[in-house]
Amino acid sequence: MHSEIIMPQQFEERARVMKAMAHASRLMIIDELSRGERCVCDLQELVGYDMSTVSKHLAVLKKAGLVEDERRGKQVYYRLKVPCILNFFHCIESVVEANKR
Amino acid sequence: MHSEIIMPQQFEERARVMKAMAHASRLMIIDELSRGERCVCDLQELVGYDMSTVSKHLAVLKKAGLVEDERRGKQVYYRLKVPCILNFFHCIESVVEANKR
DNA sequence: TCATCATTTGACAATAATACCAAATAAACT
DNA sequence: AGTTTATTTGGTATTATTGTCAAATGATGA
Repeated sequence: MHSEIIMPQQFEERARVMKAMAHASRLMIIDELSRGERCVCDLQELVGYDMSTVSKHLAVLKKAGLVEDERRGKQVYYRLKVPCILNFFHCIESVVEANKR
Repeated sequence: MHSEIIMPQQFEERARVMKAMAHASRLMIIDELSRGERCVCDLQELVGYDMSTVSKHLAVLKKAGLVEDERRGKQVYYRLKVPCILNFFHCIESVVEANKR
Protein backbone atom coordinates (compact mmCIF):
# COMPACT_ATOMS: atom_id res chain seq x y z
CA MET A 1 0.00 0.00 0.00
CA HIS A 2 2.87 2.24 0.72
CA SER A 3 5.81 2.63 -1.61
CA GLU A 4 8.39 3.63 1.05
CA ILE A 5 8.71 7.26 0.29
CA ILE A 6 10.91 9.45 2.43
CA MET A 7 8.49 11.90 3.96
CA PRO A 8 10.60 14.44 5.77
CA GLN A 9 10.59 13.34 9.35
CA GLN A 10 9.67 16.79 10.54
CA PHE A 11 6.22 16.52 9.04
CA GLU A 12 5.71 13.01 10.35
CA GLU A 13 6.47 14.24 13.85
CA ARG A 14 4.19 17.22 13.54
CA ALA A 15 1.46 14.99 12.19
CA ARG A 16 1.81 12.71 15.18
CA VAL A 17 1.16 15.65 17.53
CA MET A 18 -1.70 17.01 15.41
CA LYS A 19 -3.28 13.58 15.20
CA ALA A 20 -3.30 13.37 18.95
CA MET A 21 -5.44 16.50 19.02
CA ALA A 22 -7.69 15.57 16.12
CA HIS A 23 -10.54 13.92 17.96
CA ALA A 24 -13.63 15.48 19.49
CA SER A 25 -13.21 13.81 22.88
CA ARG A 26 -9.58 14.77 23.08
CA LEU A 27 -10.29 18.36 22.08
CA MET A 28 -12.92 18.42 24.78
CA ILE A 29 -10.40 17.12 27.29
CA ILE A 30 -7.80 19.68 26.24
CA ASP A 31 -10.37 22.43 26.58
CA GLU A 32 -11.30 21.24 30.05
CA LEU A 33 -7.69 20.94 31.14
CA SER A 34 -7.11 24.53 30.05
CA ARG A 35 -9.11 25.46 33.13
CA GLY A 36 -6.96 23.41 35.48
CA GLU A 37 -5.96 19.86 36.27
CA ARG A 38 -8.60 17.16 36.39
CA CYS A 39 -8.73 13.54 37.44
CA VAL A 40 -9.73 10.82 35.00
CA CYS A 41 -13.11 10.50 36.70
CA ASP A 42 -13.86 14.19 36.07
CA LEU A 43 -12.97 13.80 32.44
CA GLN A 44 -14.92 10.61 31.96
CA GLU A 45 -18.01 12.34 33.28
CA LEU A 46 -17.34 15.21 30.92
CA VAL A 47 -16.93 13.25 27.72
CA GLY A 48 -19.39 10.53 28.68
CA TYR A 49 -17.62 7.51 27.28
CA ASP A 50 -16.44 4.47 29.13
CA MET A 51 -13.66 5.11 31.65
CA SER A 52 -11.31 2.84 29.72
CA THR A 53 -11.95 4.77 26.55
CA VAL A 54 -11.19 8.06 28.27
CA SER A 55 -8.06 6.58 29.79
CA LYS A 56 -6.89 5.59 26.34
CA HIS A 57 -7.56 9.06 24.99
CA LEU A 58 -5.46 10.45 27.80
CA ALA A 59 -2.70 8.00 26.97
CA VAL A 60 -2.72 9.32 23.40
CA LEU A 61 -2.40 12.91 24.61
CA LYS A 62 0.34 11.96 27.02
CA LYS A 63 2.30 10.03 24.44
CA ALA A 64 2.14 13.06 22.17
CA GLY A 65 3.58 15.21 24.95
CA LEU A 66 0.49 17.39 25.28
CA VAL A 67 -0.45 16.50 28.84
CA GLU A 68 1.26 15.15 31.92
CA ASP A 69 -0.17 13.09 34.73
CA GLU A 70 0.41 12.73 38.42
CA ARG A 71 -1.01 10.16 40.73
CA ARG A 72 -2.22 11.45 44.06
CA GLY A 73 -3.69 8.71 46.15
CA LYS A 74 -6.18 6.67 44.24
CA GLN A 75 -6.63 9.26 41.55
CA VAL A 76 -4.54 10.30 38.60
CA TYR A 77 -4.59 13.97 37.72
CA TYR A 78 -3.89 15.23 34.24
CA ARG A 79 -2.82 18.69 33.25
CA LEU A 80 -2.05 20.54 30.07
CA LYS A 81 1.64 20.67 29.33
CA VAL A 82 1.46 22.91 26.27
CA PRO A 83 -0.90 25.86 26.68
CA CYS A 84 0.07 27.33 23.32
CA ILE A 85 -2.19 24.85 21.57
CA LEU A 86 -5.11 26.80 22.94
CA ASN A 87 -4.28 29.81 20.76
CA PHE A 88 -4.97 27.63 17.81
CA PHE A 89 -8.61 27.13 18.67
CA HIS A 90 -9.49 30.66 17.63
CA CYS A 91 -8.09 29.97 14.21
CA ILE A 92 -9.87 26.64 13.92
CA GLU A 93 -13.09 28.24 15.05
CA SER A 94 -12.77 30.85 12.32
CA VAL A 95 -12.50 28.07 9.77
CA VAL A 96 -15.55 26.35 11.22
CA GLU A 97 -17.52 29.60 11.05
CA ALA A 98 -16.41 30.34 7.50
CA ASN A 99 -17.48 26.85 6.46
CA LYS A 100 -20.99 27.50 7.67
CA ARG A 101 -21.58 30.11 4.98
CA MET B 1 -19.35 0.48 18.78
CA HIS B 2 -20.59 3.89 19.57
CA SER B 3 -23.26 4.46 22.18
CA GLU B 4 -24.76 7.64 20.69
CA ILE B 5 -23.46 10.16 23.11
CA ILE B 6 -24.04 13.85 22.49
CA MET B 7 -20.58 15.21 21.91
CA PRO B 8 -20.96 18.95 21.71
CA GLN B 9 -21.05 19.70 18.05
CA GLN B 10 -18.45 22.40 18.44
CA PHE B 11 -15.76 19.87 19.22
CA GLU B 12 -16.84 17.58 16.41
CA GLU B 13 -16.47 20.44 13.97
CA ARG B 14 -13.11 21.44 15.31
CA ALA B 15 -11.96 17.86 15.16
CA ARG B 16 -12.98 17.67 11.52
CA VAL B 17 -10.72 20.62 10.71
CA MET B 18 -7.86 19.33 12.84
CA LYS B 19 -8.14 15.89 11.29
CA ALA B 20 -7.76 17.43 7.87
CA MET B 21 -4.40 18.80 8.96
CA ALA B 22 -3.23 15.74 10.84
CA HIS B 23 -1.31 13.97 8.12
CA ALA B 24 2.31 14.35 7.08
CA SER B 25 1.56 14.81 3.39
CA ARG B 26 -1.12 17.35 4.09
CA LEU B 27 1.08 19.29 6.51
CA MET B 28 3.73 19.28 3.83
CA ILE B 29 1.23 20.64 1.33
CA ILE B 30 0.08 23.34 3.74
CA ASP B 31 3.66 24.34 4.38
CA GLU B 32 4.35 24.55 0.66
CA LEU B 33 1.19 26.56 0.00
CA SER B 34 2.25 29.03 2.66
CA ARG B 35 4.83 30.17 0.13
CA GLY B 36 2.28 30.73 -2.63
CA GLU B 37 -0.17 28.88 -4.82
CA ARG B 38 0.86 25.62 -6.45
CA CYS B 39 -0.63 23.30 -9.04
CA VAL B 40 -1.36 19.68 -8.23
CA CYS B 41 1.63 18.59 -10.27
CA ASP B 42 3.97 20.73 -8.16
CA LEU B 43 2.55 19.22 -5.01
CA GLN B 44 2.66 15.66 -6.27
CA GLU B 45 6.33 16.09 -7.04
CA LEU B 46 6.84 17.50 -3.56
CA VAL B 47 5.14 14.78 -1.57
CA GLY B 48 6.07 11.99 -3.96
CA TYR B 49 2.92 9.93 -3.84
CA ASP B 50 0.66 9.03 -6.74
CA MET B 51 -1.11 11.97 -8.33
CA SER B 52 -4.47 10.53 -7.38
CA THR B 53 -3.38 10.26 -3.77
CA VAL B 54 -2.26 13.88 -3.71
CA SER B 55 -5.50 14.93 -5.35
CA LYS B 56 -7.41 13.20 -2.59
CA HIS B 57 -5.36 14.89 0.09
CA LEU B 58 -6.15 18.21 -1.53
CA ALA B 59 -9.82 17.30 -1.56
CA VAL B 60 -9.64 16.67 2.18
CA LEU B 61 -8.05 20.09 2.78
CA LYS B 62 -10.59 21.75 0.54
CA LYS B 63 -13.55 20.08 2.19
CA ALA B 64 -12.24 21.27 5.55
CA GLY B 65 -12.12 24.83 4.23
CA LEU B 66 -8.36 25.14 4.55
CA VAL B 67 -7.51 25.62 0.89
CA GLU B 68 -9.24 26.83 -2.23
CA ASP B 69 -8.63 25.85 -5.83
CA GLU B 70 -8.83 27.51 -9.19
CA ARG B 71 -8.51 25.92 -12.56
CA ARG B 72 -6.41 27.81 -15.07
CA GLY B 73 -6.13 26.00 -18.32
CA LYS B 74 -5.19 22.40 -17.85
CA GLN B 75 -3.94 22.92 -14.36
CA VAL B 76 -5.65 23.40 -11.04
CA TYR B 77 -3.98 25.74 -8.58
CA TYR B 78 -4.43 25.47 -4.87
CA ARG B 79 -3.85 28.14 -2.29
CA LEU B 80 -4.04 28.45 1.45
CA LYS B 81 -7.28 29.99 2.60
CA VAL B 82 -6.44 30.20 6.31
CA PRO B 83 -2.94 31.48 6.99
CA CYS B 84 -3.50 31.54 10.74
CA ILE B 85 -2.92 27.81 10.90
CA LEU B 86 0.74 28.51 10.22
CA ASN B 87 1.15 30.18 13.61
CA PHE B 88 0.35 26.88 15.12
CA PHE B 89 3.37 25.16 13.68
CA HIS B 90 5.70 26.93 16.10
CA CYS B 91 3.74 25.53 18.97
CA ILE B 92 3.67 22.03 17.50
CA GLU B 93 7.37 22.23 16.83
CA SER B 94 8.01 23.13 20.47
CA VAL B 95 6.12 19.99 21.49
CA VAL B 96 8.14 17.91 19.05
CA GLU B 97 11.37 19.33 20.44
CA ALA B 98 10.33 18.84 24.04
CA ASN B 99 9.45 15.22 23.25
CA LYS B 100 12.97 14.57 22.05
CA ARG B 101 14.34 15.08 25.54
C1' DT C 1 -12.42 15.54 -34.24
C1' DC C 2 -8.49 13.22 -32.05
C1' DA C 3 -4.71 13.01 -29.19
C1' DT C 4 -2.57 14.67 -25.15
C1' DC C 5 -1.80 16.46 -20.61
C1' DA C 6 -3.62 17.52 -15.85
C1' DT C 7 -6.68 16.27 -12.54
C1' DT C 8 -10.46 13.77 -10.29
C1' DT C 9 -13.26 9.76 -9.19
C1' DG C 10 -14.44 4.85 -8.20
C1' DA C 11 -13.27 0.36 -6.61
C1' DC C 12 -10.57 -2.00 -3.69
C1' DA C 13 -6.94 -3.85 -0.29
C1' DA C 14 -4.24 -2.77 3.74
C1' DT C 15 -3.79 -0.48 7.90
C1' DA C 16 -5.05 2.51 11.75
C1' DA C 17 -8.26 4.34 15.10
C1' DT C 18 -12.09 3.92 18.22
C1' DA C 19 -15.09 1.98 21.70
C1' DC C 20 -16.51 -1.64 24.57
C1' DC C 21 -16.06 -5.39 28.07
C1' DA C 22 -13.35 -7.99 31.15
C1' DA C 23 -9.32 -8.51 33.64
C1' DA C 24 -5.20 -6.48 35.76
C1' DT C 25 -2.93 -2.81 38.80
C1' DA C 26 -2.60 0.56 42.47
C1' DA C 27 -3.63 2.83 46.48
C1' DA C 28 -6.42 3.38 50.58
C1' DC C 29 -9.31 1.75 54.19
C1' DT C 30 -11.20 -2.03 57.47
C1' DA D 1 -5.09 -9.95 54.44
C1' DG D 2 -9.28 -8.64 52.14
C1' DT D 3 -12.37 -4.97 50.18
C1' DT D 4 -13.30 -0.96 47.76
C1' DT D 5 -12.34 2.72 44.52
C1' DA D 6 -9.70 4.68 40.54
C1' DT D 7 -7.27 3.78 36.60
C1' DT D 8 -4.92 1.10 32.98
C1' DT D 9 -4.33 -2.79 29.83
C1' DG D 10 -5.61 -6.64 26.63
C1' DG D 11 -8.72 -8.55 23.37
C1' DT D 12 -11.83 -7.72 19.88
C1' DA D 13 -15.43 -5.86 16.65
C1' DT D 14 -16.51 -1.86 13.96
C1' DT D 15 -15.47 1.90 11.29
C1' DA D 16 -12.35 5.31 9.15
C1' DT D 17 -8.21 6.47 6.63
C1' DT D 18 -4.78 5.82 3.26
C1' DG D 19 -2.82 4.55 -1.05
C1' DT D 20 -2.97 2.22 -5.62
C1' DC D 21 -4.65 1.28 -10.22
C1' DA D 22 -7.90 2.06 -13.81
C1' DA D 23 -11.25 4.76 -15.77
C1' DA D 24 -13.55 9.27 -16.23
C1' DT D 25 -13.48 14.27 -16.84
C1' DG D 26 -11.68 18.81 -18.56
C1' DA D 27 -9.01 21.76 -21.24
C1' DT D 28 -5.74 22.48 -24.98
C1' DG D 29 -3.78 22.10 -29.33
C1' DA D 30 -2.85 19.42 -33.82
